[in-house]
Amino acid sequence: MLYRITTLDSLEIIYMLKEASQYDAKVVEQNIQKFWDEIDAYSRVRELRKNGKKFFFVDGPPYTTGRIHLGTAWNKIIKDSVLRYRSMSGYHILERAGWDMHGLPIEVKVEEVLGFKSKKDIETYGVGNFVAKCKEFALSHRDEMTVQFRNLGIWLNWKEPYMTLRDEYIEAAWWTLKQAHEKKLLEKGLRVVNWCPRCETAIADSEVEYADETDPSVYIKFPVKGEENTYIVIWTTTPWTIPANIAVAVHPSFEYVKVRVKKDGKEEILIMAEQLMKNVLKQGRYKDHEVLEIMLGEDLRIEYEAPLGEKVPLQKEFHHNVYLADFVTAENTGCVHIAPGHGIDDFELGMKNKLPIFCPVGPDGRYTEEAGDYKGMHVREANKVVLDDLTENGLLLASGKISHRYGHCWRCKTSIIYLATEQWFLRVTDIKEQMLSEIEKVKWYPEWAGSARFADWVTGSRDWCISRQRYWGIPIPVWVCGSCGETEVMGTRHELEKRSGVSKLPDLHRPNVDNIHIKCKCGGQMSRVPDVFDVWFDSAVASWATLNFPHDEKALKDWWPADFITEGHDQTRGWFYSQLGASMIAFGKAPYKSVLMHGFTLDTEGKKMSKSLGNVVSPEEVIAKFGAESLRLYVLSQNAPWDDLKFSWDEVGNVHRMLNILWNVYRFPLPYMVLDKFNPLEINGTPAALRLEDRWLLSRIQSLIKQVDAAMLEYNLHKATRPISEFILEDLSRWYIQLIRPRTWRESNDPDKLAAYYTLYEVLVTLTKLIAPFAPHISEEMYQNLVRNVDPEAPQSVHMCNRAVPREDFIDTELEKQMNIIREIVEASSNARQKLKRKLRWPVKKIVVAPKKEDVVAAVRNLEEVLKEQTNAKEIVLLSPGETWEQLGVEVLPVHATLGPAFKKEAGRVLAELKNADGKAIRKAITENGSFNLKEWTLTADMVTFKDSIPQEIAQAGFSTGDVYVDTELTREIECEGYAREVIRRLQDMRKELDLAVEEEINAVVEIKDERVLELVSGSKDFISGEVRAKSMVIGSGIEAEGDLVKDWDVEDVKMKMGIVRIK
RNA sequence: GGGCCCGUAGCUUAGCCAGGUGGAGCGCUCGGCUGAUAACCGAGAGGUCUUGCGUUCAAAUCGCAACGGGCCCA
Repeated sequence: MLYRITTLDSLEIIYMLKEASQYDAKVVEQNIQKFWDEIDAYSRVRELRKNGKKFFFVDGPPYTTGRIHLGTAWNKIIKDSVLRYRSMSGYHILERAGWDMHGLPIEVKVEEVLGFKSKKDIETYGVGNFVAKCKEFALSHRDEMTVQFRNLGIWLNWKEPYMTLRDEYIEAAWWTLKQAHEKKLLEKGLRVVNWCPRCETAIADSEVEYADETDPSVYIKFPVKGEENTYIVIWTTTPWTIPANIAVAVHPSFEYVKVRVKKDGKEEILIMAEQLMKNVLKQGRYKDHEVLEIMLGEDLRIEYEAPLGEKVPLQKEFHHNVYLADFVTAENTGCVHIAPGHGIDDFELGMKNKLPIFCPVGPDGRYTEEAGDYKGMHVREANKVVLDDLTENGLLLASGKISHRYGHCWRCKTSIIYLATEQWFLRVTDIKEQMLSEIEKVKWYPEWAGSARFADWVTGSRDWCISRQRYWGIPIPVWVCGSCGETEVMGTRHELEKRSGVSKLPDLHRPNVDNIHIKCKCGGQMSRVPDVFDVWFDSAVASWATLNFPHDEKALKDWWPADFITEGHDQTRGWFYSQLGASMIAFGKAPYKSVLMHGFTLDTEGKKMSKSLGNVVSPEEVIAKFGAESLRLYVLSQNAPWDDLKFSWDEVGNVHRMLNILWNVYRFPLPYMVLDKFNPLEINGTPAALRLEDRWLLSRIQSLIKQVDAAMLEYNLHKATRPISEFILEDLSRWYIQLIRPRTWRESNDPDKLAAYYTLYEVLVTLTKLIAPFAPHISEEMYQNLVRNVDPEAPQSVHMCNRAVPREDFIDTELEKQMNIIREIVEASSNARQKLKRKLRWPVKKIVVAPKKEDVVAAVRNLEEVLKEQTNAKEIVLLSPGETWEQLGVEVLPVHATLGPAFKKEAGRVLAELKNADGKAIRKAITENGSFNLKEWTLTADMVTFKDSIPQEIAQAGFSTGDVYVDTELTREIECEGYAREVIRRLQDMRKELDLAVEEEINAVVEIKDERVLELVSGSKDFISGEVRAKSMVIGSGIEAEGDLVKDWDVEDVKMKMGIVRIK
């Protein structure tokens, strides 16, 4: 990596700058990553800061599914940049890469590989074998993903990551559950849960994925008891739940009607919400109707018969009544079918009114014995059968289809059902208030992520169902006594071994812990609850599991809680929440002090990237095309972190272009510096010969450092990185490099040139440190050459350096302002030149600056040389603010509306005279007296307006605080120089074509037929020879141009022929 | 249906918190430069600031509503 040259005679290592080739991101990145590995840069950087202030970061663990996507890349890039910045700021950082490795997603993948269809297949295969496969899958995918992250230049502790499948990690989860048990926040209970009938397990709210689905939309009549032909009408999309119907809910303050209707000659009385009657009658195709009675929901006392009592005998034992509920909405019929075993609201209504929680469906999605005739049928097939049965009973009022959002299992995509089952819960609702007050103590970026979004989610959260009836997960460490029902929670492996007498467990997964029994106080035998944890509980304990708590209590004391975490906004309901919940249970406080919530990556249209839409862009594709550095800076600078990022190849390309320019800026001075054997170590202090433009650049970068620091304080990564790009493009490349070109091209080693070297060197080195957190590769590459190649004592890596700190002695805000004005004037003058098509290569006689403000005067005075050079002007004329340039004429414009009425018939003559009048004199008179005399007439101020008239050879352009006039009049001197520069430009072009080195000399012949131009050019022979390094030069008309390269040129319609010869 | 966020030139965006003549980059058109050169620079065209209503002397900016997009929830 180091550019060291070993000289043969001395065998000494000579440290010196080396030239650089063109920017190839892939080469740079691969070399740098290899270099880091070789010197173990990551570990050494952490070691270097071990006495610094502690900064604890917890990596939100990605799920080990195999490939990372753009969003995961963005997430890790933010983390890496923040941590690198903190590290360079002196912080002692603790962070371990994390991996989320348990749970259904992996089980489902492994089931796919093994061709399994149900839990029975797994049981037959053997739980132990299955778990081993899952483990293998998780570990191999972790390895693949690690490589992908490292290719992005992400520095996390990859050697000692925290993994949820490790025993230490499992113990952290166990310990946490024990806390919940001791604080009476763990409970077992009957609850309606989201259930996946394929995976045969409860799934968390957060595991439910909503997607459009077409379902039946049916209106059903429930026969009212004791009233002939009278029915209460309900609506449902899940006919399969009708066999479990227990009640109907109505809204207490809605009005309900009893209405007599007729269809096919038959009369019926229907009950429904008044405002929805029209809809229901239309659905049922009833023609006539007669409202018999209107009453409030709260007055509706009705008992009805089970609609499928014949098929489900158990139903005959229940009473079916109408109950009041606020959740009833004015949609469909206003009467809601209630099956407490199959709906969340239903369940709660059932509990409140002590209704039976009737759930005749088993874990496999098939009806149980309780469902009578339906026993054994899968609910998926039941909809049609139930509807047929209802039709037969004459209870189906209408039947159609509806497309709506419905929940699906997030992994296998099966439609979920709701089942009342026995599950284990964390009573999060009991500690909700404390959670909300903890949220306020956390610093959120942006602020609304906590105060609005997260607080809102926590407010609406329910108790957390943590049990899953699966295999690959952390076993729930709860043992229940078969005799007395007592429960005990094992907090550690040691505790389990001690209580059970079993030792040397191979690991803490199923099935190893399944058949361990514990003796109960009552003498009975305790067995483990067969469930595993919801996988969200795994990552919930990450902040202390990563510290090896409960085994390492000191680490917890030293580091916990986390100083910072950052994840996408989907984690509001996920990791932000699960961590807070678990931490409140375990320690009574939030596990993090600050949270940066970032956005999602979307496609160019602003749509989600998904495989089915085919719009997915992978990080690898981007790296292949532009390199990791471009991707890094793109995601950091494109958006505010919390906004969603619409991916755009063009914009990544722009970032790459910026990096290429940075590289060219870095590369540009190297050949000169190498040639001059420039050694920055030999410069002590600041050179006295600094020009104003040098001081300006040195000041600019200090201001830039301040800007970056201010932005990073608030994790505004976009506001940190954008000014850096702007500095590189505007200040460095487009301005400073252009300013110093003539100086670097100078032969001698004069102080003026050294000052430019010094400035550029100082700024580039500072810049490498400034951009290192965001662009770790290119900065390292530049650093290795600029610093390490000249100073073996310097830190070995740029990432071992201290953060760039602004040097107050370099700051000169006044100069920065003045330079901005000069740049504006230069721009205006090139604008003006363009109007008269005068190339920049041709000097102009003079440039007149007409300022509107005093500070322009100061700027022009101070930076006149810069202005002169950049505008290629022989002279700068500076006027006072408000002064009009005397060479401007004044044109008098008559105001017809006032002249006409004032002079009537004579107006025509007045106008004619005005045309020939002396504008300047008239304006002077008007300004001084308010009127003037023209022949026999007196004209007043309202009769004329004035306009500056610009002479033909003058070009004008404005800037924000003034005007610029460019005098393009050609003189002999200017033509001489103009043509000379045309010739130089073409000879340089030919040198380039011959691929000559900078210092190589040539002989040149220039043939010009035009006598006048020949004479002009001949006068500049010495000047031309010097510029193109010609040892001999012949300029003439009757000569033959010859050499290694001969070319014909057309210079402003003048034919020239040039030949050059390389001098060996 | 609810919560939060976003909507500015063909594209990507700054400005919004703290109201006062909307700035960039890309692309396009025209021009310039030429020892950073498979680069670079300038100019021009391009805007109902999603829409509507309101507050105000004044609204891209503040408020309300609608529409479109995202995340989360029902």
